[in-house]
Amino acid sequence: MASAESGPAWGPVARNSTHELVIEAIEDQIMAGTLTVGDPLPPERDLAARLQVSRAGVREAIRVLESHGVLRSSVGSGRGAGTFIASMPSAALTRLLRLHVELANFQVDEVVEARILLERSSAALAAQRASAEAVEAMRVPLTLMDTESLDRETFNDADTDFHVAIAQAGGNRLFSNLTEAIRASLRSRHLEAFRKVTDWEALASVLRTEHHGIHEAIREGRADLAADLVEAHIRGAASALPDLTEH
Amino acid sequence: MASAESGPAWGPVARNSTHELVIEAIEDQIMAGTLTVGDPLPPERDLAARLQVSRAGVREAIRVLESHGVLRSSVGSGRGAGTFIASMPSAALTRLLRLHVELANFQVDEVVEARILLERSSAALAAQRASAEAVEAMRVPLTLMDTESLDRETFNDADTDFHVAIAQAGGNRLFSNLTEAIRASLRSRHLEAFRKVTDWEALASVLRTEHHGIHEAIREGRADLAADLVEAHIRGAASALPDLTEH
DNA sequence: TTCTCTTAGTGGTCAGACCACTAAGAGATC
DNA sequence: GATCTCTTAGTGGTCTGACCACTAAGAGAA
Repeated sequence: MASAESGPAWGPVARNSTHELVIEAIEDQIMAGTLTVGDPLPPERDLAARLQVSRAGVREAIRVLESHGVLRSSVGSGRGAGTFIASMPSAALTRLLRLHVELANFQVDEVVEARILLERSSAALAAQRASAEAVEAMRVPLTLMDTESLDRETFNDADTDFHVAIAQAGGNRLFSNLTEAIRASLRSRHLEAFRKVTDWEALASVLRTEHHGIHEAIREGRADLAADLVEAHIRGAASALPDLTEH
Repeated sequence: MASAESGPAWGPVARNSTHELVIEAIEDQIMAGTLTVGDPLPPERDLAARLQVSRAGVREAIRVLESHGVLRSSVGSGRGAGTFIASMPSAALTRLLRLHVELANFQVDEVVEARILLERSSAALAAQRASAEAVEAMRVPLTLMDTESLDRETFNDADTDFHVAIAQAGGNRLFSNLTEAIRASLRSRHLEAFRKVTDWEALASVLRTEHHGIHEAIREGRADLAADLVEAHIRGAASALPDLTEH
């Protein structure tokens, strides 16, 4: 970033390919505020003509931005047809994390530590400012998990829903989106680890109790307690599932 | 996620387009461990033929994964030519954050809060386990910022380098990549806010002092102090730059 | 007024061509 | 035999033009 050298200072000349130029053109409009959420892009053919590139180049750019949750395309004609500025960061974050966890770029431990940071804060925030509806929303997955002899996959997904509900109650959308992405990116590992547990009912019982404790702390507005309980819960689960780091 | 309804249970049938099928095919290989970092993909034409799709569809998929930092393509022939599995999450994270901050999907405050969480932990980790070289690496941007009458852009970039160096010293790659992405995604806002500051030298002086304090705490292994100093530093800077949330 | 059907416009997909670049290998030269 | 030069094959990069599938608007009939 910072260059302290003296001399010619040959700045890197952005050697961009066609589709990157198109991406830049679209990003520039977004950065300038000319395009905001919901606005339509010109039809692919028009955009290609205006930018003097082929339609294929435009499509590659659209695909990239689409995968980042920034664009949304629909076929057809009239009202809802065409490509629009969207904002769905969650799926993009999930794919990014999942792939890079798999490529061992991020260790599972590292991701779990990030999860603890985020969910501690979210729990504390939720305790401070969660609305009654938000607290009620947490109760749905909570009671689902109380179901007798629930299969492990459904339990895991309800578990995820509970933690995501807390993050959403906290109000910080970056926190909640990251929380969701982390859970989703570790889902297959979680399921596998759950499957390998011998005394499942014992583990489920512990998790249930801890969940109710967290919920109660949030309901009563005890921020520090909620944060500590969440951390203990995550660390406990991680150590009860040693297979988490394998695959 | 969790569905408690009974009845037909119409599972969502992944209605995928061609390029998504190709993405899945590649992702599956990665998830299965058949493809790991450094491995080559078949040539685009071969892959298209094997998957029974057009080359355009394959290219769109490659472009998406490339933008996620998972693939890397080079033209030519022989050794280094072709498309390879890579792992460069940083640029992808940055683009993702930058765009979604711009689209007001994430508020600047929310991002700053995330930054505080991450950098608190990184500073504490760095204080506990940073190597001598890592501590030395922080010193480079630190001394650069001590330069008299440094222009604000260079100062900002050195500032970024310093904080990223701390995050890297902490050892958690998810933390450091997120830290880098957050700084990069807010860069233009930072520069604009810096430009609007009237008494620049006064602000720079405060930042310099705080940076040295943080560096010293890390060097001396005082984890809690380092974390607190970092948080105070970020909050102080944010309140000294009220224009940060505008654009 | 209501319904039905055509039609234009959109993204989705494909086939085929050519270009730019790179490294390996054939060949010439010393 | 060693070295250099040039051809060549294989790769991604780009473009063109075509056709398909789908949708809503609009023309036309009832």
